Amino acid sequence: MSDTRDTLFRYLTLLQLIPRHPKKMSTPILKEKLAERGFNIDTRSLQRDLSQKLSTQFPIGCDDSQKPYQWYFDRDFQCQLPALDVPSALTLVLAEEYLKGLLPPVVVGQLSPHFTDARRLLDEMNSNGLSQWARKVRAIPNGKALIPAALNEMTWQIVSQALLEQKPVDVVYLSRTSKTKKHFTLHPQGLVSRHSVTYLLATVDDYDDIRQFAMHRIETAALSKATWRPLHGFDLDNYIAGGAFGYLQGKAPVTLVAHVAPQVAWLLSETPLSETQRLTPLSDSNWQQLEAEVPDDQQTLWWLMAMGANVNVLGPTTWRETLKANAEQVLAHYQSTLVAQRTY
Amino acid sequence: MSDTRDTLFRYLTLLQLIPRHPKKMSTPILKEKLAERGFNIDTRSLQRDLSQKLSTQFPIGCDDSQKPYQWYFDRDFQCQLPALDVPSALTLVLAEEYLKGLLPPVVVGQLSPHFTDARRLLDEMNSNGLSQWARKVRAIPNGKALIPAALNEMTWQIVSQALLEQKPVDVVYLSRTSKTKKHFTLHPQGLVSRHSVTYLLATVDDYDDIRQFAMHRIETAALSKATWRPLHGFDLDNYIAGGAFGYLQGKAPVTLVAHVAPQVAWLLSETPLSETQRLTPLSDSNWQQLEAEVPDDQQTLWWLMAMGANVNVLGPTTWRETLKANAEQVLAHYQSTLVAQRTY
DNA sequence: ATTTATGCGACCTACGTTGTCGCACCCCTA
DNA sequence: TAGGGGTGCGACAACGTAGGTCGCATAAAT
Repeated sequence: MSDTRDTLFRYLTLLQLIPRHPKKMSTPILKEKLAERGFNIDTRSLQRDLSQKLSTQFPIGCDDSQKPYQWYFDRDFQCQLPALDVPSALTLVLAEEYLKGLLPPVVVGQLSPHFTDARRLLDEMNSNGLSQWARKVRAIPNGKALIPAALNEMTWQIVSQALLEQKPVDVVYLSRTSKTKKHFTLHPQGLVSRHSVTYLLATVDDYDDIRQFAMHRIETAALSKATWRPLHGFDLDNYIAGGAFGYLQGKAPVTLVAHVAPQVAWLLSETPLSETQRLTPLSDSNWQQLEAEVPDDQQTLWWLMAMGANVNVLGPTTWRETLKANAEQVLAHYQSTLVAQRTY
Repeated sequence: MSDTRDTLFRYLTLLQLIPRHPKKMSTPILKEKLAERGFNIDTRSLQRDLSQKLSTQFPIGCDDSQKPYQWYFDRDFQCQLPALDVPSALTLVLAEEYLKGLLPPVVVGQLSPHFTDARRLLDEMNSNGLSQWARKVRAIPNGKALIPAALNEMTWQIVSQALLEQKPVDVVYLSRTSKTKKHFTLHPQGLVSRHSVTYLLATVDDYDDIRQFAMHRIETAALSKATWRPLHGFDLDNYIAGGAFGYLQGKAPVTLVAHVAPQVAWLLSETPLSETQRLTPLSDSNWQQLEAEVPDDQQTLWWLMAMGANVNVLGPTTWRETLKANAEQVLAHYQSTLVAQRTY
């Protein structure tokens, strides 16, 4: 098949087979993979391609300490086809700013070649006036940015691989409660990134119940030799909606009715709470009446709490009562600890 | 220079010059750019490269309705060197889930080839059992996800280009207050993405003061013929810290002292408020004492408000008073509108 | 010590690459 | 309507190179 198809295309395929630095691939394996894709060439040709053509034109390294030479791309090299354009590069910079506060450094680090690529492009554009662009773009995250939990690079790579390839992993897990290290064989069923903590959902050993494992508390991970035990009938969305992450969520959306202060109304007119939101001016002030179909979840409630005195929730009644009760408790706090207050 | 350097490399360079679909590039321009990079080849060779070699092997299109043919890559084509690996692909999927709630669809759309590339890779991996992975990964955003304001694709492209290349733009802007369309010539100085709204910071016409323009209210944008008027001494970070986006921020960080409920303590032990955070158990309950250096900004205050009765702020005193005052106002709301409540 | 696997220099041939030329076409202008 | 510049494209010949084959060197494994 594919005859003596274009060399260019073979080179491209070859380049795509060579992994990025921490990994590497030996010449015979490359030859094999190339053959799989229809390029049946002599070993000698492959050797020539690698050592004479590609490695002179690309940042490709070779580990020649052992005999089947191992080839790899430089860690930070990145090349796109088609090349990045300016708007995309700018988007990447914005994306990075947001993601830095949302995902563990190691995970964002997986994408760092892309980000550096974008920055390099922007740098080259404004070579006059050293990297002006860096001072021109900012992302202000929505909520308070907590510091993402640090996690191990190997852990991320192995666990993500295991999750997708449906393989069990042996882990050493630092239990939060007992502070002891435990060995488990996990059968990964899902991955949830909540706020800045990433959780692996998995069954343990021979049990059938799903448990959560914070990725950053996995000390070591390795693909297991145990056989994969599939778990039927598990649905991630149901699991989350069931409140597994502290976000108990009613099935049905509710209709939020509230009076909102002008500045909140302004915010909501820009970024609605939901598709169905309605804002109508109130006659007796410059507050507005808000009506919107919103999910019945903790997030929305927190958002309302954060707005504080700038919203006055009229319905649903349960929310109103929750907010009222909360305010009472807060007041109670601040009255009972009047003495303590003085010390600060 | 570079003699009759490798053809392969010339092909690669050529491929990088060809833009993605909405844009296109004509043969003579390609020849020129190629020459800039040291590839002095005959026009004929370039034509052959394009029409016989590249366009048969790559998803490259050609607009031959006019005579200088225009070449472009298919809109959704994406090729990475080195190729995406599994962990990176998974990271991209997570990143997309987060960004969808943070950036306007059009902006995220700029990166969609990357995301589809990642999904394609994952799809191919688990060809058995149709795209299992899609049901295995979720991102739960930090705060309440407001719906990002929609904005025009052309606007994003032109404005981002103008910002980086320091060129003015002519815009038709739909003013929020007056609901009338106005024509401005803007001199872009910065771009801020706050929550889900993206603002362009620019000086207008001949004035020297910075104003904010919500990107989604820019109806049309075009590079202007006016001459660029630089604005000296503008610092984006100072501007933001000055409270321009409702986040008034004290220069110095403050020391937050609070008692926090067990579930909050748990959250903070996973994702600290700051590098310096300290959590110490309280003797008389299972609450804990929190001490942390945090920025003196609105975000942190909102976060504290969202925690409601689960935190008891002891210091700084100003925050404590603010929270107390807020709770009192909320209560006042809910007592004064008791009648209204009944109607829901 | 022998075997096997790999890298590499050398050689040769077929084929791919590329400059040149000529022709056709389209658009613009005189 | 004629002419000229810009562009695409087929054909051809000369050159260069890609790639198979062979032989040898090296290193690890048996």
